[in-house]
Amino acid sequence: AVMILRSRFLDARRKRRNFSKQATEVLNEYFYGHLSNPYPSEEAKEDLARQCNITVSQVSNWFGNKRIRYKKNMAKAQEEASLYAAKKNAHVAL
Amino acid sequence: PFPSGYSMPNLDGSLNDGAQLEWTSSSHSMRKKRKPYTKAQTLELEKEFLYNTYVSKQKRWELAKYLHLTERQVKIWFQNRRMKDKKQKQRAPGGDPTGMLMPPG
DNA sequence: GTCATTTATCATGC
DNA sequence: GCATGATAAATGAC
Repeated sequence: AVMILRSRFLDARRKRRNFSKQATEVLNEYFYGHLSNPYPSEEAKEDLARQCNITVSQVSNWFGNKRIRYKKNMAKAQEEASLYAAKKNAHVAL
Repeated sequence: PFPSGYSMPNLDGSLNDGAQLEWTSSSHSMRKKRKPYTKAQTLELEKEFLYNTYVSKQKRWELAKYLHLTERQVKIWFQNRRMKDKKQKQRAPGGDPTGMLMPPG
């Protein structure tokens, strides 16, 4: 019983909170902006962490999940990719 | 033939902007599927980790035999456990070493 | 050995 | 009911 309670407390950090819409937007822009190599450097992770107001570990978690889930369903992700690709091109067009 | 857990590399070249995206291809052919350990296994490993975060070859062999794991699994478990320990101490510098405090609320 | 990953699983949000 | 963030096995670079 004690162990169960302790494990509950240890996993308390696992209580999840969704990132803000702005944070997800920043992360997605970087991901689809670097789709050929979506592996941000340590410095880039720190920048993203500051912009999104999250930790570097959370940035790493996000990219890890994003990469595996992107290639798990490439077809579905194409829409999202096109969306951010268009957004990127829109900036260039200015 | 291929083992059950084998996943075929995705060689789909039909991407929108012509990029091949090498990183989407699974580099290693056969990867062992991740299998969570039982409560009893984790409990014994944690117990041993309290005494020494580094396990000797002899102790590693004993644990593997007793817990029905390979020596490689025991070795890797301690490696991952040390990384976990480091992260927890980074998160709370000078804080509680047990990492068992209640979250605020 | 460390350490950034991949992958499956877990726990929660909604 | 899945989407999403965090964690637990497992691999590989170095």
